[in-house]
Amino acid sequence: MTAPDFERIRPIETANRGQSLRRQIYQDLREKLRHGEIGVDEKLVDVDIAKAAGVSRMPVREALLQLTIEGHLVGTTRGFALPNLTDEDVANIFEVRKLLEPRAVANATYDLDDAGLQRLRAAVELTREAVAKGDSEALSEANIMFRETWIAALRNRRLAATILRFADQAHVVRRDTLGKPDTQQVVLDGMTSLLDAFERRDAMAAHDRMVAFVHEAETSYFGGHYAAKQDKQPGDPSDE
Amino acid sequence: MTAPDFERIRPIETANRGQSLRRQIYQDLREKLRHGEIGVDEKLVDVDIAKAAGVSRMPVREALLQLTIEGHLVGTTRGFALPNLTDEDVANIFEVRKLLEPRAVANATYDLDDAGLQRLRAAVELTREAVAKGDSEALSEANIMFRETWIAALRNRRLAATILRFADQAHVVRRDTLGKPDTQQVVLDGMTSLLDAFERRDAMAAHDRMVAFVHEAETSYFGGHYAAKQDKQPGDPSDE
DNA sequence: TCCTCGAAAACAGTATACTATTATGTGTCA
DNA sequence: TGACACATAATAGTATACTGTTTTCGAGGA
Repeated sequence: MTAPDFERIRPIETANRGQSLRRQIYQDLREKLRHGEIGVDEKLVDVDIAKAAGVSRMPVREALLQLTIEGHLVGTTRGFALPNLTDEDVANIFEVRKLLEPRAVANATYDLDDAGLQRLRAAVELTREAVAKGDSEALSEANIMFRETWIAALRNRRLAATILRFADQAHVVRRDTLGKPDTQQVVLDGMTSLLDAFERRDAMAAHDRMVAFVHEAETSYFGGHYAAKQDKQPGDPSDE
Repeated sequence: MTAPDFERIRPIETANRGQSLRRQIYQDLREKLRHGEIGVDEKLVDVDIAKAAGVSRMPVREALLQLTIEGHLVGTTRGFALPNLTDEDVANIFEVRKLLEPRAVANATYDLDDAGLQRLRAAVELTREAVAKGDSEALSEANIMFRETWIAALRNRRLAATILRFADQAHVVRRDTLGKPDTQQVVLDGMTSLLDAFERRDAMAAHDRMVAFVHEAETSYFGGHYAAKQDKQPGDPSDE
């Protein structure tokens, strides 16, 4: 186990905007998870995070529990950590994404406003630059920016929250696939064609291109990937 | 506000099977919610439930938070309560259900074993009797039994958990629709045709019949239902 | 009667302290 | 050297106590 990097947990400023400590800790950790700042061999312990943030255990514990309920962490007897997803887990996540994201992106072509469209263009531009440089870090960031933008536009907030949950759970997929140059080009092409559909507000085109996009991500992941199966994780607590 | 009926919160037996108190409280409340035993005007307060169960506030509080994160409750400044779903909320829930359930039930035709099939038959039989007597209470129970059975069979546990979450959130739908005799017959017909698809292990038939089934539930709800829109609820905490 | 203000109650949120469990290391014996 | 028992530490889980905020309710005045 790598020692957690407490430097990265920022202390809670006293002049918080009325938000609960739990929520602040939650959002901080959620952001770190989304950007891959938590290593797979890192363990998250409430007392350590609490000390770094200058608060007590309880709000931290509740934030960690929330992340566990949402599937972003698993709780063990010795701290919380990233789930060790088996191939079956990843396949299950992809199955749900394939059901939700095509329809959602089609809806988003109606729901997105001009500012959002502008952000999508910027994200694609950043992606183009990242691919040109082979910078998988920047590619990942641009990828997240693109996804967050169209999902944020969705009027159906339940659908949006569910998609974000599942898409972020597949962090191993991003880590394992965004490094390869050929995959990078596929990602760029996919985002470009999605942007085109958004520009034309063509819902069905967006739908079909998202079907292809998610499918390519899945085959890319399972393509050169025949690692030994890990042991099954303890189940999601919400799954009684 | 109706005074909560503490009689219904059963004390935690000392010889529990190693499960955490949080989980026991959670499952108890989850079951009550699923079977409609919590009234819309009832407020759930941690100290009260804790006193009834003979435990401290914390495990109860964490169970209530989990139910809130999952969308089954909303937290207010004065206790937790059922969410007051607007028509838009219900429409959003139906949109997600329409995306997930047809595919899921198709998968279930493969995943279900003989014992499960037997339970489906029993549920349909109970439904038939309930409709004959016009007993909407028994109809609701049979309905839940049917749904729980095929969902429990799903190999994709993430998909199963997500469907259960959304289906159970629509408790207002059940309450508002299962009373009408014509709706009761529609429910019975839908379950019968789904059972038929399961008997023949016909995945596509199950898919198409679930499409029709969910669609009928939606139109039935919005049919005679033009109540005034309620105020918007505070958002789901998981929705940053 | 109705409105305003203030006090008190009810509740969520947070802090601290205690307990139970489990992994880990350490020593002893075969 | 290896296996097994035992002690120790690390950490989740639970209990209790404190704090801050919002609602409720009642008193006093217009």
